[in-house]
Amino acid sequence: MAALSGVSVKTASRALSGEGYVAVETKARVQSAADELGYRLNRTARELRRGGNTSTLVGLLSGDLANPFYSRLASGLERELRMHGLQLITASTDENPEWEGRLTDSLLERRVRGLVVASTMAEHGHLAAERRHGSPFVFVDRPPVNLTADAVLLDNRGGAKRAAEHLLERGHRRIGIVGDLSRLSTHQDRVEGFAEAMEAAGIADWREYLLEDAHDVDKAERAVLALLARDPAPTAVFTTNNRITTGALRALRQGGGGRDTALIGFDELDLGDVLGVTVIAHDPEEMGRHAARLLLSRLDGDEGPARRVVLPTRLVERSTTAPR
Amino acid sequence: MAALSGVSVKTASRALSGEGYVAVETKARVQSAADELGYRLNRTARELRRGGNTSTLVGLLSGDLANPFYSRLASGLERELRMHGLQLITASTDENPEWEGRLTDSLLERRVRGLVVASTMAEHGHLAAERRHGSPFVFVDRPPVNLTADAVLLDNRGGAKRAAEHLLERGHRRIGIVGDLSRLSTHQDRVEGFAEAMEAAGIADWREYLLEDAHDVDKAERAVLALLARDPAPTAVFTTNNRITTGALRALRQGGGGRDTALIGFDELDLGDVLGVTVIAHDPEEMGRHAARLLLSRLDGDEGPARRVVLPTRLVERSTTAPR
DNA sequence: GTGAAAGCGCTAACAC
DNA sequence: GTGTTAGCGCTTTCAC
Repeated sequence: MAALSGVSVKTASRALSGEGYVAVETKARVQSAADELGYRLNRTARELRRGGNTSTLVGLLSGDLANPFYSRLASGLERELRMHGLQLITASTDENPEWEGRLTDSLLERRVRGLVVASTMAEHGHLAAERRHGSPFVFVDRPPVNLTADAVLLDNRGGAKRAAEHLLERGHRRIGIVGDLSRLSTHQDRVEGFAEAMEAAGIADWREYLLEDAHDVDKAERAVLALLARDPAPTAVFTTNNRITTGALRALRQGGGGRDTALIGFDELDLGDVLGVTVIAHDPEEMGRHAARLLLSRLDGDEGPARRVVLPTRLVERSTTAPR
Repeated sequence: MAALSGVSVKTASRALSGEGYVAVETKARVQSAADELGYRLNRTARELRRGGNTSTLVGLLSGDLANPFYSRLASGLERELRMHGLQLITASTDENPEWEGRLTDSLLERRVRGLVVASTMAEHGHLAAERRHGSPFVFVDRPPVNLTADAVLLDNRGGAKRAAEHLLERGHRRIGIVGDLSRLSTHQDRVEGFAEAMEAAGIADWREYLLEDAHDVDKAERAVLALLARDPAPTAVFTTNNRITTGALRALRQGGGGRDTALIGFDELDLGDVLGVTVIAHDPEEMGRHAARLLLSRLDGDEGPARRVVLPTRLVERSTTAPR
């Protein structure tokens, strides 16, 4: 104990934690003793003693950090939290509901101050008890089901509808749509928005060209190739997220009839401007910042009803949908 | 306390922590009482009592998660750690040494089990005392200075040399090089490797076309435009990381004389294959996995001398350096 | 300005 | 199988 080098127990605490009420000289003595011993305050013990809500940890549960959507979300979230003295602890679920459950438990056991979750679960009723006693939740990207909680979502339906309309305006009628895991609400919303525009245009059989569950780049590439091999082939493709768009670009690059196929993707791409890919863009960092702000206001004592923020998307027109 | 609902104190602990030696019936009773009360074990308290090294947290300090290099590193690291029951806590330094110091302290106060750091500091001697008593460090991407510690690095020099050689083989003599913050060792190594190849080819004045400190995409774009405006302009450009390459692609796309300029970049790009950008590629996830393994072996009691893993890079030839 | 004692929630050690 | 006691490292009282 650093106390040995100085002359006390509690005084050391006062000196090192900057509580004040310590003689300047004493403080200096304790400080140097601590440095020498390589001693460091134990924040864990402090938080335990202080009781209640003193942890400075906020958990993030998301699919996979290697996906730029999640990593940009995490980046925006972390920056905003850090400005308020909070730290981010991340856990990847790989879109596996079972893991998500386990990781949620683990974070709650750690008494995180709050939880931000891009959930892959079908249902969140089991968290109701938790929410009453425990830390606030903020859902991002996908809304809570059977649970009232704050959420920051995208205008998936509107964005997808706009994508379809854009293609329809360009004269396309046979439009392929390649989607992610069909159980995800984001996927369903995007398909719905697409359907709305297609049906409004009198195209009832759009499902002919619907391919789902293309969860990674490889699957997406194969799905798009399969679509292009149809007879008649679609003249345009809508891909419902960044990875699927990547797969589609790989497929289209392979030539064949693909070169002429129009493409529009949901989510901005890192090099979307250079590649000239038309996209439905939005701002993942902004989503993270919003989530942080909602959480912070709850930590600040806001007991109001659950809030739902819906972030807009915008069409960024580039060459993959330019008139041929 | 859940003990009230059941009939004990320690027994509850035994039941909930799965220690065993509890009657099946008792266990069930405690369990359901806990569920009702929304009670949850406090892992923080447990770790405190257990003392020593029982935390399951591993810290990662890196530049910015929004950069795919770091997020892929984090992803690889997290996956490997998770398989061994460890969780990742991330902190972004934004390449600010002062923040890195503060964040390091904060993680150590939290008694993380180990620390993985892509350091932006010039010097790490101050961590020597820490290392003796505390948790192991693993340096990634950039080596420790004045400190002996495990490290996972890239073959920066070799990769950059290969890049220059590739351009020289294609007949280029005036080759621009645009680099990141000049104080970073990765930058310096890459410039050195480049210089080696250039000087071996008898090009002594390569520094004429060296531009440094292009730390973000915008700065890189402007740097490349400035380079192209020179007279005589370089016929090829080597960009020393992913963001700079992105900036360069934006600059080259703007036409002018740029269209003909050859380009090779360090780091793979998300859509590098689709865009046809020649790169010096490597595997950030693999770097994360290696770091995790080094850390795990230290936690496992390995007291051997510090190890240094150098990961290879490879040239991926695509159209931006194809003969015109 | 400083110290002594008690206790945060848990578990190791030793009872019973 | 279960309960008791003590103590992890800190901070909160309340003294001095």
